[in-house]
Order: sequence, then structure tokens, then C-alpha cells
Amino acid sequence: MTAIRTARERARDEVTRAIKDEARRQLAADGASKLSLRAVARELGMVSSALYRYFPSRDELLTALIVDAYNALGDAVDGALHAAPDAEPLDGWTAVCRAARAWALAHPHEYALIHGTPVPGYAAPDDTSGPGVRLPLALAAVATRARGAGRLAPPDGGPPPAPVLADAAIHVPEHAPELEPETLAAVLAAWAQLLGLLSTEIFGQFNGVITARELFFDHAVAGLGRSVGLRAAGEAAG
Amino acid sequence: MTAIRTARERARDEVTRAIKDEARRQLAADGASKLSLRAVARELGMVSSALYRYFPSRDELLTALIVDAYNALGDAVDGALHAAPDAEPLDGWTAVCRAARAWALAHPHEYALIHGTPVPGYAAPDDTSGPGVRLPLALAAVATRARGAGRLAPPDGGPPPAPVLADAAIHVPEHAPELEPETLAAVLAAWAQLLGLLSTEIFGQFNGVITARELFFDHAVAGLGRSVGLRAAGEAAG
DNA sequence: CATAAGCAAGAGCAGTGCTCTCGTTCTTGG
DNA sequence: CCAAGAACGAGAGCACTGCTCTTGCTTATG
Repeated sequence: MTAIRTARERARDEVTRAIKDEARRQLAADGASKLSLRAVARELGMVSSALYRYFPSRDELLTALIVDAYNALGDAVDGALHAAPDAEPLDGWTAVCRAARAWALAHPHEYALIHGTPVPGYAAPDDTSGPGVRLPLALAAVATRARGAGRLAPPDGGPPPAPVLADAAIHVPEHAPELEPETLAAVLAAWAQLLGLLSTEIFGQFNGVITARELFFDHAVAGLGRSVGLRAAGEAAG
Repeated sequence: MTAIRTARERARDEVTRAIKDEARRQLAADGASKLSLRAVARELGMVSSALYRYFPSRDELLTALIVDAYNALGDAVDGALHAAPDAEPLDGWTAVCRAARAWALAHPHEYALIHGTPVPGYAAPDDTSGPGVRLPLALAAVATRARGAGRLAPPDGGPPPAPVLADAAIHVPEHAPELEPETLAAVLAAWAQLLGLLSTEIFGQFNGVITARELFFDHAVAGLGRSVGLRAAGEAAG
């Protein structure tokens, strides 16, 4: 891996990036279903077959965009997480959730790409590494902080069934060594439910039902935070 | 509207139904993105242009399938709702949620059609009538029953902000006249969060993370029921 | 019975993803 | 330094898509 790369290598990276940028533009404009390799190539002044030197198929291009979208969302929530390291647990939780919502609202088609109907070609990597876990990890980080501050109660509803606890326990050492498995399980449930709040709004299912969406979201998200065990200032922690 | 319909009318209905059936078959097999008018026509032994006598576009066909899918899901949850009219509130809640999950797992592509990335052509009718509300209505019905049995507490987390309360109050008279607006608001939040649990599982985001999915679901759904105010036998309702 | 409406079929258009071939350009080992 | 080989862009072409238009035929209705 030489630091000095050949002109060809640099050109390749540049073209690859240009293709992804243009593809992301079309994605943001018209959605994944309308993304066309030929249109991307046309816009870049090249012929469609040339594009196959960089991405072996349309689905591979979409996969690249999926990874980028996961990372963009991950950056957004990590930013919120680190913006106020000493926030109240519930405030930090809300901040992370709000950051996710803001990103999703600003990039609905990219959100749909990662949390909507899966694209046929993209098989989610069956492990818990990679950019797909950055949002749940950010949520877990809020719980970890709360625990450090003595403000984390056992999750609502008591401990989950043993197999669920075991599922969660597997990921504790690597991802949340300071959390109890039951808390991580609660975080995962809250994560899925948060995605429900986001998808329902982004995909338009609240149309004609909920108009005060921001307040609705904040209220629901606060409930999720409490279900995980986050406690406000006055409340006991266990 | 004569009861005796012409042969042409009957033939039209029959062909329309055959088209939808074949389209649903292809949908279930390969997903919405792979559904092709030409393939449907081919399978039915007609030429593709003939199909346009019945559906003005591919998106209109998909819209018809969307309505059918909403109704199939609605039938599933209504069935669970009426199967045990005198169940414990939390048991009824779980039964409805389980019915939704079972239907979604059995018909993932149809679930994706109604709760995944929206298809560009289908603008969700901006009102609260229609088959799209049958699931949230079934959830509200469980709360109504619980209230009748004196087993409904105020929702967790206190009343939502006033604008959210107002949104909910608008729909109380028509859809849930016996519920407090704050309870309906909590039901709507629980509905969105339930969709999150379903979508996350159906769309494969639990791969490699949660293996005990049924138990995980039941545990999370019980939490949702409690957040709405449903109380188990021993618990006070106020 | 004649007129009009409904219908299936076929050709055709513009667009798509993708493959293959053919020169050209750049990189690199001898 | 130069020749072999890899990477590359262009173009033609294939099979497919949604959709339109025209042409005849069948059915319903005045």
C-alpha cells in the first residue's frame, strides 16, 4: 500500500466518488426506484457501459449508497451524543433521537434506503459490526452514561425472557461492557420502536392524523428513554 | 345499479380479479420492484396492452394491491380482536399485536408494500377513513375494552403536550368515543412503535442481533400495552 | 338493426440493466 | 527503455420494461 498512488488510482477514486455523488443526487431527488445507471452516466458525460468498470451492478451502487447513508446517520447521532457529554440522561437520549429524526427528515430517500423496504440485492451483513449499528450504539452510550451517573434504573417491565437476555448478553462485552444485558435488550427494543416512530412519519402514515409531529415524537421518545431505565433528576434510580 | 349484470360486466370483474391474483402471486414471490405488467399479462395469456383496459398504470395496480394488503392485515387483527372478546386487556393487546406480526411474517412483501418505502405513485389518502386505520383502530378497541372493565390507567409519561392532545381529540368522537384523548394519543404512539418492531424484524435488521424474536416481540409489546395504560389483573387502574 | 362502447391484439417508442467487442491509454516488469 | 498486460472508454446490441396508438372484432343499447 504505497502512499504515492498512481494517476490511474487517483482518477479511479475520483470517478468513483463522482458516480456516487451523482447517484446520491438522483436518489435524493427521485428515490431509489428511479435511480438509473444510464442517467448517472449521462449526467457525468460518460457512456453507461463505462460505469460498470466502477460498480459491477446497479445493486452494488445502491449498496455503496446504503453504507454511506448508515454512516451519515451515524455521524448525525454521534454528533448529538458528543455535543453535550454531561447532559441529563433523558436529555441526551432525546438529543440523539432528535438528531436521527432531523437527519431522516432531511434525507427521506436515504432513510428509506436503509430502513425502508430492503433493496433486493443488498444482503445486510449478518454481523453487528459496520455502520448499521451506530444508531443503536449511540442509544446504548446514553444508557452507559446514565449508569455512570447513577441514574439508570432497571428497565420497565422487568427482565426479558431468558433467551432474549442471552441474545443481549452476547453483545454486551463488545459493545456495552458497562451495561446489564437487560438494559441492552431494552435499548434494542427502544431502537426498533424509535425506527417505527421515524418510518411512520417519514413514510407519510401520520398524514391527516398527527400534525404536531415534533411534540408527538419528543413525548414518545421520552417514554422510550424511561422504558430503558433513564431517570430524570428527581427520580430514584433503582 | 342492476342486480343482473351483463356478461361483459361479469367478465370484467373476473379478469380484474385474475389480474390482481396473479399480480399478488408475483408480489409475494419477488417483491414489488419485480412486479411486471408484462409478466402478469403473459402469465394470464393476454397481451400487455390489454391489461391497460383494467388498470391505467402499473402504479394503479400496485395501489389496488396496497388496499388489499391493508384489508388482509385488518382482517387478521380484527380476527384476533374478536376471537377472545373477554380476554385480559394485556392478553387482548398481545393477541392483536401477534396477529399483526404473524400476518407480516407470512406476507413480508405485502407488509413492505404498506409499511415499507412508499411506492411513488401511491399517495396515501389524507384522511383517516379507509383500510389503513384498521390496525390502530384494533389497538384502540383493546383500550376501549379495558376501560369498560375498569382496567385502563392513564397512559405512562403523563398527558402529551396540548397540540398532540388536540390531534388525538379530533379523532376521538368518530373512532374511539369512549377513550380519553390522551389514551388515543398513547395508542397512536404505540401503533407507530409496533410498526417499528415489525419492520425491523421483517426487513432483516435483527439478523445477527436478536434470535429469540418471538419472545423479544412479546416482551416489547407488553411494554407498549402498559404504556397505553392497560393493567394486569392485580394492578390498580388509576 | 345500426350506432356506439368495450375489448384484445399487434406494432412501436423510449427507456432500462447488462454484456461484449474494439481500439486506446496507462502501468509495470524485464 | 520498451514491450506485455491490465485498465479503461466508447459503441453496438440484447432482452426487458411501462406505455401509447391503431386496427379490427364483439357486445350492449338506442
